Amino acid sequence: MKLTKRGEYALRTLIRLGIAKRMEEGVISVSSLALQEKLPFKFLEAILFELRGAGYVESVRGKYGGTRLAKPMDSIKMGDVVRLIDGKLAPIGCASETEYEKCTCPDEIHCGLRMLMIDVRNAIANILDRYTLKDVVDVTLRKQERDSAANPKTRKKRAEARHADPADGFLAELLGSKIA
Amino acid sequence: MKLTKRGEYALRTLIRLGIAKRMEEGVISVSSLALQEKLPFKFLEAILFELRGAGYVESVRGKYGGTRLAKPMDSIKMGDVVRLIDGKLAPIGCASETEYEKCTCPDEIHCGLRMLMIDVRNAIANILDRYTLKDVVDVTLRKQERDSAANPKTRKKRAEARHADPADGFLAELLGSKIA
DNA sequence: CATATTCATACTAGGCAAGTCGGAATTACG
DNA sequence: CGTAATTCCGACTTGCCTAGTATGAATATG
Repeated sequence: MKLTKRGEYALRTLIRLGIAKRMEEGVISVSSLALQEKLPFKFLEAILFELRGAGYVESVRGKYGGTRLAKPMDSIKMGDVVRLIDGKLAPIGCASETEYEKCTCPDEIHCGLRMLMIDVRNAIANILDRYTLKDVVDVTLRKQERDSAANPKTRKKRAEARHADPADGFLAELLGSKIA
Repeated sequence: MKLTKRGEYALRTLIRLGIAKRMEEGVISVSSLALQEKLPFKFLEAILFELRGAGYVESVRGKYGGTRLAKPMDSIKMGDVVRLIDGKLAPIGCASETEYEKCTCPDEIHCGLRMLMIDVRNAIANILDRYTLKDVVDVTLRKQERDSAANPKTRKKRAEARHADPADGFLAELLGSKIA
């Protein structure tokens, strides 16, 4: 169930470029991006090349050149980026909506594994296809601001017992604010 | 976001063994399992070896030997089997609850990608760690029975337009019955 | 022209997925 | 006992994919 490094770097970079757009930073060179995000320069260059081919980013060549987002952030669905770089969201082919492939099992319609994986696929898609780069950038900036504003003493972490606490997730930050 | 063939085969085989237990079929040989599930014999043998090592199945050696489940089905969480064979559920290490690893990003706490992936991870775990082999076997058998009982003419599929329709999933079958 | 940058392709090292092979050990049956 | 069926178990193969690197051309600034 994993995202490749290529996919991870692509998404991190798009988020970074989204923040840049908010800040009106203009284009950013590959070397700056690589440095800031601590990514291998040449590898990132190749990834940006691919993102450019797909129309997500555009670049300015020559000295003082660089890369920026090429489309409105709310038109970039996270799921589509993952599909571009890493392929289908579904754990197995026979549970994929966009890249279905028949599996070897004797009766696909009554295959328990397929039924289960259809739900897993939809659980993933319900997040990645629902939210856009805009949502992620908004939430990222909001969390950054809130945490830098708060008194560092009062927001002491509870020992960071969990690593995947839903309270630390995207949805908590997104929906938490809608309630408030 | 994919499950390996090894993982797929392991789960399919466990489901098959779960059905066998329900039917009181006793042990099943690797060759039978391979034939029925259309899996490569030697590969399946290796997978069963691993499942046995982890205590999920037990085997009877010699002629007329074979494999059966070694534990109660409701004690076998689907997520744990996936973890055994394929590793963590989370798409990236920094969003894993069980196999966390630090990532290279400058500020993990405020990393938008990590926030998002925490939710993806939890969406997956909410299914795979909630439901057990028992649930999957129950649902599989129920769907099989219902579809073989129904009049084949009335349950004509609507052209199978989608491949990951939630209505064809595990949860629909499971929860659909609870309502009825 | 020097320098900074993207564009584009080709290449590589290593790992891992998906299997296969071969034989030893175990058990049932005649 | 001998043979057939079966699991056990490590070693091996094959090929693709991941995660990069290398090299140089093209482009723009000053």
